[in-house]
Amino acid sequence: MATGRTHRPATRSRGIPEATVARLPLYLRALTALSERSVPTVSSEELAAAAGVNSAKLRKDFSYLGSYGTRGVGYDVEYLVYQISRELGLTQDWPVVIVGIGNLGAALANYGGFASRGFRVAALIDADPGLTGKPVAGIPVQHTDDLEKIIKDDRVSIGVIATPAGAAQQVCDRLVAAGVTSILNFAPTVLSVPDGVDVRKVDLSIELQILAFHEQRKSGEESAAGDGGKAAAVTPRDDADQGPDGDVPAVMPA
Amino acid sequence: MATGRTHRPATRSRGIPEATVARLPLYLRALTALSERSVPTVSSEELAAAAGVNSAKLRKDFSYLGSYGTRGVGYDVEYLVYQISRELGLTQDWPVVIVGIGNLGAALANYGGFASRGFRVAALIDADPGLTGKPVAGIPVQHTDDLEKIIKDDRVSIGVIATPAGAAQQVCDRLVAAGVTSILNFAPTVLSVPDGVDVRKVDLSIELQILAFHEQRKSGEESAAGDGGKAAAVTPRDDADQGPDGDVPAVMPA
DNA sequence: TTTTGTGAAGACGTTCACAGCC
DNA sequence: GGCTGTGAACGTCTTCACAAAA
Repeated sequence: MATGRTHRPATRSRGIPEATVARLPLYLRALTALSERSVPTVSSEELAAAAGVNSAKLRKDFSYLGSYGTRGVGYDVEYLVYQISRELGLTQDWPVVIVGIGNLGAALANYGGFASRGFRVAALIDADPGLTGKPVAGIPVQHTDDLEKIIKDDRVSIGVIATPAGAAQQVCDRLVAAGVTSILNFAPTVLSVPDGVDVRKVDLSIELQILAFHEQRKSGEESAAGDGGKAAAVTPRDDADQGPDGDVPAVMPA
Repeated sequence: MATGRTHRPATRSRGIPEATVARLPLYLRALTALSERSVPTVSSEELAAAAGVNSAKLRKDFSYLGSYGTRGVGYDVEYLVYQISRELGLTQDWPVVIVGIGNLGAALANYGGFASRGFRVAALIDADPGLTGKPVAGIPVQHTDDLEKIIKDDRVSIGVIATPAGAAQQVCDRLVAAGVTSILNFAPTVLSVPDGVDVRKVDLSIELQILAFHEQRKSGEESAAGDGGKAAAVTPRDDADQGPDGDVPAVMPA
């Protein structure tokens, strides 16, 4: 998503579809689990089940990376782990800063999935002087005043914003000015960024609203108000991959 | 996810495309902000800018809901807020339980976007007896042993899983058995659920990995081992509005 | 045989561009 | 004139189904 590719060079471009990129982490996680159990090879069917997708999709996805499987056998687990990691850029170290160390920021700092995937929490930053110096997940929180210096000294290119909505755009602007080119935004705001900067947003309230929409159609296909009839069975959107989308609402007028 | 489902497009008559449903919360948030500023009407162009999408998409989205605009004028803000809220099912109260009260669970419990949108935190549940009774966000944490009773007594249909990965499937099974039919999963696991149960997943580490992928192609490109060279220029991005494209992100306060 | 890799078909989503109404 | 609502064009993603390889 965020990155929209401009045109499609089509010929000989190594472009991997965005939908495929979004699933690679899923495959990687399933493969890592197999690797830990020392499973040597896996078929598209098995791996697809573990990742929660269907096998045709998985094979098509892998076909964009190259031909890493063996017909009649399946895929070599270790080899695939390496290839996907490389494709995602996880074979290198990515220093990340987390700005806004409230409950969410602390949860992110403590999240093990980061470190294990090539991400390194380079710094925790918060505007509250009372937090400065206090360790969270073993890392001392630094004050916002030092944001630019931290980004530059550590050559941080990925920033996570976990501040309240009101501070998000300002923090974003400072991160970008200091050199950050990828942002993961947890604040309920649409961020403006210059071209070349990637933003992904995670919004929990939006996810809940989407669930509510489907939940609403489950109970009672009748009743309800408004529109004409809309008979429809349960809408199964079970798809494994989540797709975050959306934003968060603010207040609701009664 | 989980099991490869039968794909039932369902949606025959009045079905709203999933992509549209995922954007409705975005529009709602932008509209709510306008409503608070007492703006009476808004054009598709203005609203689209506020929501971070383009106007053609917004108009098409609204066309699935009905014809709520006025040509030459725009949309009535209050009326649209109501229509979208109704469509999303936010005009009713949705009790929600959060299972797993670590930093993340606490962050969710404290999240204001919940209550303000028709969602009510009916209970906080954790397996740690040490937490039982302790208030988080003003709500006393209850023990996992009482999960079934809580779900049934409060007629909870939406559950949020914020436990470690290892406990997620088990918690999921219990929630479903007790009557929950929509689950928001924060644990890095693929959940198996029976038909009719909806699962959405939010995975922090996956979002970062996707960013890393794009970040990797920004900084010069050097051939890696393997295939022929694949020099590629920096991808300039198209859309003016920062828009995540496949997914939409959004929110959360610290 | 088993299972991959992939053209081709189809479903879905986005954008265009303009007719229609204010 | 301004702006919505929408058919049609276009692009992307998913699924099918089978030839090719081990």
